[in-house]
Amino acid sequence: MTVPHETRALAPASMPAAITTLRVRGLRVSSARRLVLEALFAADGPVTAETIAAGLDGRFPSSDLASVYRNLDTLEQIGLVRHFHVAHGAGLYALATKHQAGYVACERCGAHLPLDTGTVAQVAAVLREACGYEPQLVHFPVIGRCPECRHAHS
Amino acid sequence: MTVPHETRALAPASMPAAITTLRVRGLRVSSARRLVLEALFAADGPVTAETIAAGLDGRFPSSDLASVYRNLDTLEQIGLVRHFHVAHGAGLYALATKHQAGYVACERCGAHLPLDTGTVAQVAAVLREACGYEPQLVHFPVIGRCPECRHAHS
DNA sequence: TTCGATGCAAATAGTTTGCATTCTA
DNA sequence: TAGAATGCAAACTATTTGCATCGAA
Repeated sequence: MTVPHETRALAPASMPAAITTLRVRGLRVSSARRLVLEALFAADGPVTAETIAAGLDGRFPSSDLASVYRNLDTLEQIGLVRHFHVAHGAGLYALATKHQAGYVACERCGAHLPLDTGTVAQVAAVLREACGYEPQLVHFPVIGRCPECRHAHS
Repeated sequence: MTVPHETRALAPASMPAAITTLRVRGLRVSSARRLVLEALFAADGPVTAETIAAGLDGRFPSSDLASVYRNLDTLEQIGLVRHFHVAHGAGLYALATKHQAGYVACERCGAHLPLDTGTVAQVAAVLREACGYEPQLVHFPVIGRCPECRHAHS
């Protein structure tokens, strides 16, 4: 399957808006696709593909994990979805919003926090000056310890 | 197996020094263990467990991958080794040195660069102020784009 | 002569892919 | 009705674990 390239990060305000985006891109609105979107709208934070496939813990009918992955990938390509990784765990998926400039995640408890544009810009500036690297904190969060886990051993 | 806990990041200057560290910790100096250390000393940068098991591309006799993982883990526990991850790829292992305060890694080409203490402290300060998180850049580098890959599409 | 360490095989988690079938446009 | 998308199974990568055997101290 080939998907028209992402032009910018969209912020799907509602289910109908997301559906429209699909149509505009020439993608079909299948029930599996719709289910993934609904789960993401219903979720209260980033979730794993597995959780979506399980119907968001039973709140939706469960669906095929492989299809969920395929759909998340498609939705990410057209800018409706973002995903990131916390340490060694499974990828976490969420609807793309324009507030997300990046994330920090706790390697111990998995807690993740969005970073505002200013913070991300500051980090980027430090690293650009130090080594010329351009961090991608939206996709690969800074992993560390959250305030609660900070002094925990292991 | 239980290993005495790491006290600080050591910088094994030489193979004999590393061997001594093993002995001091009450760990045995087996041939498999020695081979892992030799490969790390011979490598010109961080390498995967697979590469070590393959004898560093034939420069050493190949060995069992599971044992390599076990030994790398043991060596990391006593502070002789560090490992980190670049995006989705395999873990990269290297001898611990006191210069390593953190890493940046390129998600596209895999290039990784050590960060000096000052840079890491600056990043940590920005994040601590923004959200209270304490980044662990030694173990989980900041992922981004290196200067060469920066303007590449995909 | 112990018990730590090995080597092999099998299990695991997360994700991707092949392919025949189904369903949207 | 064409071809996009699905669902199932199988493959895949990185890593861990069980267990009988081996070998360093």
